[in-house]
Amino acid sequence: MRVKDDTKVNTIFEATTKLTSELGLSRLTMSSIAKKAKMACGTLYIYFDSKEQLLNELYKHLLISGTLSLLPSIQHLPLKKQFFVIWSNVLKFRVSNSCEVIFMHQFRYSSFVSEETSNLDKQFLNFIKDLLDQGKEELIIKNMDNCLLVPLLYGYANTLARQMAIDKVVLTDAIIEQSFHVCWDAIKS
Amino acid sequence: MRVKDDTKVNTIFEATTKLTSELGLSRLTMSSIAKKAKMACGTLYIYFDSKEQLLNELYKHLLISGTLSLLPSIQHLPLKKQFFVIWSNVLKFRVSNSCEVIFMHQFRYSSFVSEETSNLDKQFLNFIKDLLDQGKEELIIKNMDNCLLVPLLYGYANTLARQMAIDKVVLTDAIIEQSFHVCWDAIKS
Amino acid sequence: MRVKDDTKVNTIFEATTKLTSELGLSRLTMSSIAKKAKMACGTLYIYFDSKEQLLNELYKHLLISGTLSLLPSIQHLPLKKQFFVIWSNVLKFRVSNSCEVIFMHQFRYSSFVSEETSNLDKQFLNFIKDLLDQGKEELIIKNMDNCLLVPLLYGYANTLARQMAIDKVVLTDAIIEQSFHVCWDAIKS
Amino acid sequence: MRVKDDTKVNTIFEATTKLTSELGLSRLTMSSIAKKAKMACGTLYIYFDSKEQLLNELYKHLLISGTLSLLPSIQHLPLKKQFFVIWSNVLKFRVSNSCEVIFMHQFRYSSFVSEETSNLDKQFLNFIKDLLDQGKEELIIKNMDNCLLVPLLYGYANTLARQMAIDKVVLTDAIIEQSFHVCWDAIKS
DNA sequence: TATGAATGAGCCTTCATTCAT
DNA sequence: CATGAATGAAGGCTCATTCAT
Repeated sequence: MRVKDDTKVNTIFEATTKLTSELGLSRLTMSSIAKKAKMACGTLYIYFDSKEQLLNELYKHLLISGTLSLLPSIQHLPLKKQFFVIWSNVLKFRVSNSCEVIFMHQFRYSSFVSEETSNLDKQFLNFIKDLLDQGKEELIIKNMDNCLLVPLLYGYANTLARQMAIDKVVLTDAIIEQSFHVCWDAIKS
Repeated sequence: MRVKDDTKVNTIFEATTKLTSELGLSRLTMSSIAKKAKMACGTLYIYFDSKEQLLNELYKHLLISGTLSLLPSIQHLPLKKQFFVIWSNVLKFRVSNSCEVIFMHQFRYSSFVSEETSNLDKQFLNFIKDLLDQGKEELIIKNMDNCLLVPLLYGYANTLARQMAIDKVVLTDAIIEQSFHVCWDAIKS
Repeated sequence: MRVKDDTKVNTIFEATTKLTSELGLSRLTMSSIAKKAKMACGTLYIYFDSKEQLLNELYKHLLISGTLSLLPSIQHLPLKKQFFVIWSNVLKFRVSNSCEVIFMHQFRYSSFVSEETSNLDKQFLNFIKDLLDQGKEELIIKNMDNCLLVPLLYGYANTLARQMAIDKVVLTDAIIEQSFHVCWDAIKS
Repeated sequence: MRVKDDTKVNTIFEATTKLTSELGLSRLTMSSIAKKAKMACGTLYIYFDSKEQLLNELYKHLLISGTLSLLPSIQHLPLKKQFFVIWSNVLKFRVSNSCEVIFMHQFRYSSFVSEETSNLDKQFLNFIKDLLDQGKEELIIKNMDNCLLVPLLYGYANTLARQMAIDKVVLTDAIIEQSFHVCWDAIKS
């Protein structure tokens, strides 16, 4: 991906997420993206090597801007607070970016996912794992294998956000708090 | 006259699940299924009208045999016990049928899902919702909107089972109990 | 074509003409014929070697029973009378056998027509040509190359009959006489 | 950028008519057209939405250029003269475009004909009907239902042209005049 | 850099024919 | 004779990618 024109890349990204949420990943074609982005089919190949790369770049972009970017700034907070901030941010981002969430959801289990993207996904999971390990030491979190705890957080967040995107639910503080309450009860010691 | 062979549908189903878990749904072609099932391409169309129908029938078959079929038999049990039996069975089925789980996971969010299949999915969800409502009346379950509780159970089960399928984890009673414990803490009042 | 069961051959012929007039020759499949004739697909191949042969046999059967069979008996009549009888019979047969006419029409210009069938068609044309030649000698018919006269008779009969089959016109004596009048004026000296 | 080539449609049309006259409509495949036209299979779909559309467009093109286009310019001529001009032009066009005539003939009774094409066909027939009606008022044409007169003109023209195409007859003025003479005698009062 | 016409491998599906029963 | 499940070659069409302009 050449960084020749950032606006164009964004236009392509927006067209891709919108189309995916409208038609589904399986009906997403390069020419439909080009059409939606009001450019020629070949132009896409100036910015991306292939369809696979385009989708992976988009996923990475969304993962970083929607999740990973907010992790570093909260490491000084107490553990439960950290979880709450992450939970709250993840939920807020996802609900206010429903097209993006639908894209991420469809992409995550597709055959397009590259090794590299898969690793990026794990970065976030590792951050969560570290947090959980820390919580176990502080005797706050259930002393249980992470592979039993992580799927709960991950699966709940994804499923909840996706459902809310589909149902077009407006995210209130009450929903954030209640859902976090459920989460926390699940993992707390 | 060659008798219409009932095993053939099963052969097709097995070939389909195996191929999906090997290559992914997007690379699953009718001719690859035929090849894997050691029959001609056209034979598939004797048993199914289309690729879409084949996949939907397979999904329905797996959903019923893996989940729905055990629901009626447990309605006399106390609530928590019912949840445990369902949880335990869902997990057991999924872990011992990893190809099937991967297929179900990929299919569920694909563009192949028919209206009818979607409704069958909702049947199971409704059963869970009824159970939750009953629990709320008994003051055992958190008095919270079902749309906050269901995604937890649904998302956790799917994500956990998928992860275990990928990691080829052997399901022990300890894992079943621990994961159920997590679940129950999440939803209990 | 084995002559094992004449009833069956007729059943097959009827199914074929009906289906062709309902769906068109291009949608006529061997299995649809079998289904309509209430027999198995393979049974058709006991009576006919191939689809091509079936259709050619049917065409020949219709051509003979509807046209050629009545030619020999009228050779003693005066020329104009002969033309009238042929015209009248051709028209009557075709109008009261609209499915058959539609089949013949679609088949005649299809790629199924065999050499042999094509020759049979010419037999009828030759009979007409002989009649025309005779008429020219008697100075009754225009002294003109047959290749200019025959297409008129042939084209008019086919087109008229086909149109009447489509419009479901009831054939009256008046129509027979009027159309013959048109024909005769065209070719008479 | 490669400019969308207007000749390409003509190349496709020529390939299609040639192939149809060589192999018949039923053996006409999109890939055979592409091969004959020396382009890729997919290119056909840049210019036409489907095989059906391609064939209908070609038929319409031939009908308009070969028949309909000359109708408006002759309305000031006396009736018999109009008939002669039409007859003469139709014949000339058809004889010098034998592949096209064979295509039109095969296409006209195929299952590809769209509603729209069918209507275009009727336009020409209506023009002829109007001419006949006018002739009846002038007492020049037989006072007879059009559905008896039109099939003669239509059937004769098609059958004659097709036969001449097959026999590769060279069209002389004598043939035009003689065949018109036959026609006129048929319909004149 | 930008365009979009052109490419062609590959997909789903059909259907004439065969063959085991 | 009769059956109809099984076959597999081919057809229409799609779409990621290339390339001439």
